[in-house]
Amino acid sequence: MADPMYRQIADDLRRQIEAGDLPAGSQLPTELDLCDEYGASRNTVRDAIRLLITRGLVETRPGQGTYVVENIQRFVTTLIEDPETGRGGGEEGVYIAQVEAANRTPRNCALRVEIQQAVGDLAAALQVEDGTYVISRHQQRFIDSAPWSLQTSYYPMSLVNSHGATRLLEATDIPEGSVTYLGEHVGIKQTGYRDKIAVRPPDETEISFFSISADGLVPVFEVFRVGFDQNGNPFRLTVTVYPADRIQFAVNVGEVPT
Amino acid sequence: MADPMYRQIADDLRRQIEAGDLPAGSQLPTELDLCDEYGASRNTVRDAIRLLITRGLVETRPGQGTYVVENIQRFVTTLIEDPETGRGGGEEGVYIAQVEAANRTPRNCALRVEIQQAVGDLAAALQVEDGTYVISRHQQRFIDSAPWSLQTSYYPMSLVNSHGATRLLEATDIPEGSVTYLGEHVGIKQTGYRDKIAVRPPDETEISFFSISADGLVPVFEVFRVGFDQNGNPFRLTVTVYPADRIQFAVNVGEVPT
DNA sequence: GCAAATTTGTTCGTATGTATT
DNA sequence: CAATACATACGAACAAATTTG
Repeated sequence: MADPMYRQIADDLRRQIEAGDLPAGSQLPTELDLCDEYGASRNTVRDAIRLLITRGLVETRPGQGTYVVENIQRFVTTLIEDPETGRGGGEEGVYIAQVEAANRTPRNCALRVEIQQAVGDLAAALQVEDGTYVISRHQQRFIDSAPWSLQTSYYPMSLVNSHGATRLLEATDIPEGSVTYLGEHVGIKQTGYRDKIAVRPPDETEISFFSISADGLVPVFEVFRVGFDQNGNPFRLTVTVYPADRIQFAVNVGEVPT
Repeated sequence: MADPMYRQIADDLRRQIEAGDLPAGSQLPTELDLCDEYGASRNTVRDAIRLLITRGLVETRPGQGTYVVENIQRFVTTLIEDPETGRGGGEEGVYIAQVEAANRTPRNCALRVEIQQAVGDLAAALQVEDGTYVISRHQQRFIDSAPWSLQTSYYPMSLVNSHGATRLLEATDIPEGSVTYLGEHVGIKQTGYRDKIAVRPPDETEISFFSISADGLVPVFEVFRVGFDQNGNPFRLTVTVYPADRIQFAVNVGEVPT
């Protein structure tokens, strides 16, 4: 007995999918049919199917059946749009330009602005004391009315108190982008930034917003962007979360043809 | 009856974990204890635990019990080491420097060099006809004897036939890095590259090499790097796969303090 | 629109195998 | 070897979602 039976069944089905005997979009035999075919109980067949689900090969639709997943065309987000200016992708202006270029219509939901106390990683990223007040600006983004990303930017309150960046407190879009606003009106110029990209299982909010599997099988990308000003101090942390099954990141360095 | 029972049990346990009642590394009650506690059958309790596993909160050890996972310290790989030179992280020389800087010891396994025909995405990335022969150089990488990444680089055969880059065919390391070798001895200089980063479930080879859950619950990062020469033509495609639970990518743009 | 049939989802009980202590 | 704990597998029943007649 090398492999358990549910794994043998899963392997056999996987082979059929990869060989094209079960093409993308086609329906698998029903669970009861598979029971007959492999001489296994329904629970064992379901274990096999669950394995295929976690590997992203099939999906089940209650009342309908089990289907081979279609290949999702992953949308590409460029983290560095222009190596010359170093302007980052994912920010407001560039974000909209990218999306429209692909004949898609972006939409931003209402901003939610809050003031909270920075603790832990957030305080560390902004290099402020634990408990320092920060402004959080949270936004839901859609493409073609499909949920796309959850983004929250954090700014130290000192930008308002000491530098007069009062527009950060208003719950309205900053059309030119907050980085441009801070640079032109407040004298805080972003001279560099650092992105960190990780993957983790989704939480309840993300499962609900992105309409991904409630079993947490689809991970999410989490992009931390810390912006640094002309003095080398961090002045902004932006955390953006994307569903990992429908996105791809690109980084262009040097001369890259389009 | 809003939620099914196994989900209620999972939610309750998740709450205990997040509240710190079940700290990282601690053991959960055994399945039979949980059956008593919640008045559910063992199968239902196991369904609840499976949900926590897929969300990365707990892990089971046969014969021992179920434990709250320790937070993994994710190792950071920088995709752009130096914005001035634009030299990319993840390549041979830079890779070793990064690893040693963190007091870890890198190790490369024996190279495997093959000649194969490019089809589909591979041919498209290198901009060659389907069926063109390419050189593939495959390597397994370790850190502190722990599996770290699987990397395969593809080069068009024309680099050997027309440009005399014969060392690409030898199954030995190119210590200065193949990009440097091609630049200095063959006259193909890399003037830019494009990385694309995606996440997907692991295949059998990756599950075995990285020793990740056989259920495919831990996704893998897949980084495609296409290098372009001074004429804007692609001359190399490198595909690197990392386990997503122990890595994080960084991209530095502009002036970024260390 | 409704009822029946089909298909997957949830839950129980039970038994046996395998890994660890 | 024995005890403990998780892994696999079977059978059964009912619920919920969807399609079909």
